[in-house]
Amino acid sequence: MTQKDRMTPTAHFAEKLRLAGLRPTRQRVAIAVLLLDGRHRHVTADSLTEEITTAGLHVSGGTVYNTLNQFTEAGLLRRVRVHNDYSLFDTNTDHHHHFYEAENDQLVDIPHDDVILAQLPAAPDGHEIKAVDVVIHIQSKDS
Amino acid sequence: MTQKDRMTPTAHFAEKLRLAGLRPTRQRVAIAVLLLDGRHRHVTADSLTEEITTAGLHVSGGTVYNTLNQFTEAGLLRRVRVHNDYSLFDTNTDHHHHFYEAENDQLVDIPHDDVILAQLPAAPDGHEIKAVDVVIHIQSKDS
DNA sequence: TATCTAGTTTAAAATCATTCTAAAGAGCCT
DNA sequence: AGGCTCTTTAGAATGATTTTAAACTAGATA
Repeated sequence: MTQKDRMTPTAHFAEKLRLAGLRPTRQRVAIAVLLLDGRHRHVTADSLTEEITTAGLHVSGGTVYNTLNQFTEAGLLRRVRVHNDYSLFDTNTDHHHHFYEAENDQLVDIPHDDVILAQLPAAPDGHEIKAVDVVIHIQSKDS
Repeated sequence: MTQKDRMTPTAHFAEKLRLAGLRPTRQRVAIAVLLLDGRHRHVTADSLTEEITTAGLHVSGGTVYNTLNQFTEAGLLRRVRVHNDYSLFDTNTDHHHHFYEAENDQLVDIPHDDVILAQLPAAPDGHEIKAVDVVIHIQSKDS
């Protein structure tokens, strides 16, 4: 039996936040419980706020934005860039890519091995590669 | 000597717009002269407005946005998605990819052949691939 | 346990890119 | 020239996100 097994869910997420350098406040833990449970999904500030409300909780708008940014900064979430209408956050921080269908604003994960980048350019002088994002824009065949 | 050679620059761009299905208004031609001259660069609504002003012209803000959207729709420009602060437009509509340095908000073209996608996933049922965007996020080594 | 302090949260205002509006203007066909 | 439709315009509206300044709290210390 590991330490983790003995912890309450809340304590587990509080610990996770502490390890990420974030003070485990009531609001951050509540959001961690919702987003960092291992399920892979995509959320927006808006959809997350809805979830929080549905859970019978309340977190102010500013804090939802701050928390999403802090989690992303800490590597607990990943920001996906597909348009500039609003930000999307991916709970899957593993290296993977996306399909994006603009018509329905649908974002779909692409399994890791389904994209093979056989060759990448060297980063410009004095720079290093931080991440490689592949977005495959798709549309329904009859549109 | 081709027809194109005999045309004034303005007439040349007016023709280009007509072929793209856009009525060649004074504003659209002015913007085409600035953006569609074959030079490869990245502009924003803001930087374009500045260029227009520098050229001693005036085009209203709404029209700058409309024109950038229409040119993109018509395939004369390409929208590049790297963040969600504001839209970037690429005057190079050929298939190519980008380096993006967040720190200085710098976008740099990657030569066509420097990225090799050896394998792509099939589009989800009933869908087809419209475009593949590869963005390589970079940062300076000492940051 | 009471106290302290830096870090957080809050509601509301501010910001800012982009879109919308309704009226005035301009291609372009006849 | 006349007329019809598409465009442009300035300004208002929108909407996601950030900022503000005051109230609050986690966690360390006494």
